[in-house]
Amino acid sequence: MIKSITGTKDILPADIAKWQYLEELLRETFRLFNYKEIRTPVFEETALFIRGIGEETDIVGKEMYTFKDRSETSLTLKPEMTAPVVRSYIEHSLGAQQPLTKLFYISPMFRQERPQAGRLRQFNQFGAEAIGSRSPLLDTEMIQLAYGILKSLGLNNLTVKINSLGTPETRETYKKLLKNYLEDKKSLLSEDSRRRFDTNILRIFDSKIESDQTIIKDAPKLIEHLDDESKQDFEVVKNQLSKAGIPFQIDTALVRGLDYYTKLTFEIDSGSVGAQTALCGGGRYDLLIETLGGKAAPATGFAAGIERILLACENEKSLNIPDQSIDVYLIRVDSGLEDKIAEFASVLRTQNISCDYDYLNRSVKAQMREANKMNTKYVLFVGGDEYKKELLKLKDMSSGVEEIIALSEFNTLYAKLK
RNA sequence: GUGAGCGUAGCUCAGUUGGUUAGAGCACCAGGUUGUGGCCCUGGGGGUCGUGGGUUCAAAUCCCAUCGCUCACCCCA
Repeated sequence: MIKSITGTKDILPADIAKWQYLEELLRETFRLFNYKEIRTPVFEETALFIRGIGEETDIVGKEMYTFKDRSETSLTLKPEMTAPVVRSYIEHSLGAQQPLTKLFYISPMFRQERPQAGRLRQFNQFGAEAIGSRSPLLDTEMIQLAYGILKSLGLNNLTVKINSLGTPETRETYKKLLKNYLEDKKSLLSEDSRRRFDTNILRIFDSKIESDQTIIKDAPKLIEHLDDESKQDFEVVKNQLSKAGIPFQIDTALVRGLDYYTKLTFEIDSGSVGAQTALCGGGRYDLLIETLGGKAAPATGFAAGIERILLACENEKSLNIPDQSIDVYLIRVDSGLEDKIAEFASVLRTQNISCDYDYLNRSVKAQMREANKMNTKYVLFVGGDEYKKELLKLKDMSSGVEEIIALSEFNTLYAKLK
């Protein structure tokens, strides 16, 4: 038997209702905040991600689905959406048409990792990007958007974490400071952290190894060495979040594994998904547009994992979405009326009444069981003595009440069945 | 890439120290005096016990290999 690829999942009809519910909620929320949807191809030139995300990141280093097409171009299935959105923004000069561009997306992403709870190789993210303003109000807006959506889904076990990485300049001077501090302790660090010492020193804060943590505990904190602008912006975000009633904590270790972040970074964690707690992450990336060859523009954004969110909803039992059912099921009381039933069904459908009937020549009892199983509101009996007298019988499935309808008054059904 | 656990019916699982035609519940199908559902009752279909090899008179059960799934590490959504 051919099975789906490791780390990929079918979304079956039984589960589709909550996906559609979530997608509707997203479109409505983004409309309220005036974000326009963008859709980009699933694959891009590999160079886009290497330059955008950063060569030293785990994503680029070991997680990308990269392959060559027949013309030997190296392509990569998108592992995240910010780089493609920025590529599109630059390619189509979206910034020339308006000074601020607010975009959202819902799209599959691909990363070749070992699957576990809340982690797949093909997974879906939604997210937003606002390009063209350095206002910290937009950073706050990202958190409000994401947090609001999660709360709307009934999620409770949430933690909002924020941090500021400062401007590139302050980050560079801080890195020197940190390097000085760690220089003589370097030999005490773990192998990973020693490697990071040279490649991406900030990530040492991410280390979960205890000995690393004790060393890093007393290191100078980036947040205490911010430039004035970053400091002020961070204050604005904190104030706005408080005013919006969004609880948050400052996490100075929140560095994030993508190179493009500057100033504010944030993450929303859930305690309801297993070891992979991050439902959502984002932050400001004031350098990326220029890095990818566009005219320098400040920007901020976030991405959220749909499977993780739905998993959290599942575990918190926060969503209660009824299955879709049809308005009416047509029941063939005696054989020979198949064509007539099909005709009735098409008439009802043109009237926007959803209906179905039995195609398997089953007994009336079996048809009734079927109707009951699909939780239909009404059944319409076609056949028997009534039909000979040009009458139909309509039954309300929840009350069990039946009524007779004259064939000549078939159109009175339309209002009744809706 | 590393580690641990698990693969028996569509699903959730039983299966005793290896021993007859491998079971249950749910789901599915058909009936319960031929025109109606939910509850209940009766019956039925469905399994090369993940796959391949080995040990044995005999393997779902023991051994080896292999594939897959799950969870965790790493990192991230």
